[in-house]
Amino acid sequence: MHRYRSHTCGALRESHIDQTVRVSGWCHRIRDHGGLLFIDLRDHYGLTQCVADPDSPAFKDAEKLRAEWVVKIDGKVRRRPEGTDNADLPTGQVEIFITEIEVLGPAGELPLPVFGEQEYPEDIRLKYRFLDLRREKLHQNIMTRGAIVDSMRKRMKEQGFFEFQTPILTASSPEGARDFLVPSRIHPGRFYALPQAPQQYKQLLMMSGFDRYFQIAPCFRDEDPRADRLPGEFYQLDVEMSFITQEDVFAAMEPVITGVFEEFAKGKRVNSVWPRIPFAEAMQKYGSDKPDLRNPIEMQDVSEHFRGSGFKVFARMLEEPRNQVWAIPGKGGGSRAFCDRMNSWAQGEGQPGLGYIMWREGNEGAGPLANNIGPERTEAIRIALGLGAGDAAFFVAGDPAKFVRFAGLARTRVGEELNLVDKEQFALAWVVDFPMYEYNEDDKKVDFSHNPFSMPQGGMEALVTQDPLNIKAFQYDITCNGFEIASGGIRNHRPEAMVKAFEIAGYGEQEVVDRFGGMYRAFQYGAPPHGGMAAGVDRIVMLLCGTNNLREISLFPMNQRAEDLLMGAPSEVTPKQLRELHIRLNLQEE
RNA sequence: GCGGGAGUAGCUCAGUUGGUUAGAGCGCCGGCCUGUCACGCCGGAGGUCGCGGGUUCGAGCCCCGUCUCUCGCGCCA
Repeated sequence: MHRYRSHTCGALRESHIDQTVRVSGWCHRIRDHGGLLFIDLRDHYGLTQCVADPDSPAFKDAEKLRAEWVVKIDGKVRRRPEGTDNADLPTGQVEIFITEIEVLGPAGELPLPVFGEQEYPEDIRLKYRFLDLRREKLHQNIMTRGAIVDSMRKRMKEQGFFEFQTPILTASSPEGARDFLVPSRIHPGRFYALPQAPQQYKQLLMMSGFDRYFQIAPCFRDEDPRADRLPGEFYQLDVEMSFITQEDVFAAMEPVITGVFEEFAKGKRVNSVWPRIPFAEAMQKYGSDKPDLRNPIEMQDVSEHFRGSGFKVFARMLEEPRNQVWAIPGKGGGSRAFCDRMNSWAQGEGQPGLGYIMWREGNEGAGPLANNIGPERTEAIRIALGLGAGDAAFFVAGDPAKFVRFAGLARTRVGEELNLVDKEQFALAWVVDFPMYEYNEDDKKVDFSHNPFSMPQGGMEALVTQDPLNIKAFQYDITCNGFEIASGGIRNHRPEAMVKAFEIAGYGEQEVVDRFGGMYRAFQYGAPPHGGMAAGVDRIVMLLCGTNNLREISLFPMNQRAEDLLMGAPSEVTPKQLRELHIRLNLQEE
């Protein structure tokens, strides 16, 4: 017999009855009836009920056990008495009659119960992550995560991609996110940086002729987190291909992502035909560059219906040419109570309010706006939005650049409140044609709006002849249920175009050489046209696990202040370590 | 860096208008219990009400500050 177990806690069935077995695991739940004692013994594989009564030589030992003690149990498998089967357990037809118990690892009183589905404070969960990870939901999520990554690898390889490992210690670049720095011992005063993404490496691999690259790549960014953005580090399914157009990237990646979603969707629908939504259209219709397409609401510019109307607030605003009025149609929202609720929600969001029109029986418009603009305009709006009796529309007015964010929130809110969002699906889509540049109001200059390595649509000619703010890039995202789950582009592989692109954003050629020297050099010696994308592994797992927080799918996440409460990172280091790294601390006094 | 929410027993929470000795469930300790699977019953221990200051005859509750957790904004080209 093996030292610790002959079977796992998920293995025993009726066919094992009368066998002498040995199992090891955690005491999940103990039910002590005095003359009869049950232990639900748990391991990674399942739960097995073990029983002792005073006839068992181990009865006295069994009475001493507590929750989460690790024990080895010897015993005999027997059928459960008539009527006491547990249909919820695969092992529920049998139990082990205990003959011997060995305590392998006792446990103190638990700061975090393993049993049950209750929610617990984040700091305790992180400090005692090993207990949290024993809990069923989180344990399952972690296993799902592994299976999803396996599936991604398999599907990428089937598409002819090969996995490469790029360096973790690399060079810092001042643009983009804040870098994590690693001081050099050999070179005083110099630092490595952890990669924000293997962007330059994967492009260099294309110039090295490897043709189809992928990697489940760790990425590091020293930026403050969000619920859908982990602090510090995260994983990407990083992809790059040579001799391709945007269409080829789409054709390669759609089946991979769709396939992964279908495999793990647990019955939710997944669309295999992906809409392609231009960035500008996404902003106008959905108020977001990562629209949740489960929500059927599409906003419309209804400025014409308010221009010169009796609703002076909007009419006056529209005298400024860049201002617009957008409508958010709300099917079934035509009640005073709902419209008032939306209005006070908007005020809570810092807005002056949220104008609305309701349509009553006979498609008669109601509410202050309707009264002010009159029946003809009200009817025109109703027809434009395709609404009818019992529906409502909400209106946002001003400079779209300023209100678009709020309009998107309001669209989401209306959809959620009116139950228009179909939760039983994953709605995947491409968002395409991102602008190459945007105007930075603070610095009064033109910035890259996304990836500076993207190919501008129209190439060098567009860079030279067009207003930079009108140039679109071969730059695209994948959106799913309101999350950006991937981002990519066709790269700018011509050195002169790259220099020009950076020049527009205010960088001289020497700066480009200094900061992206390796890539700039590679561009001089035969660079193939190439492009790719990177998908957020963590976000995809999060969606497929049905949670909305990345900590629920991560083994040992850091807290919001980027601390690992279990390992105690970041930590102070010894003076000797600092000396070797030529570092002297200069901390602010308390 | 800024804003919202939270912080009361080991854990989850309640705590009225500022007023007696701050409560419940789970867990823990002790007792009873031979078919439970959230076992049941009886009893017990367990509190710096995050911390500091203030107002008040009196503060878990009101005010100021501060810390922690979290959500969001900034940030993430």
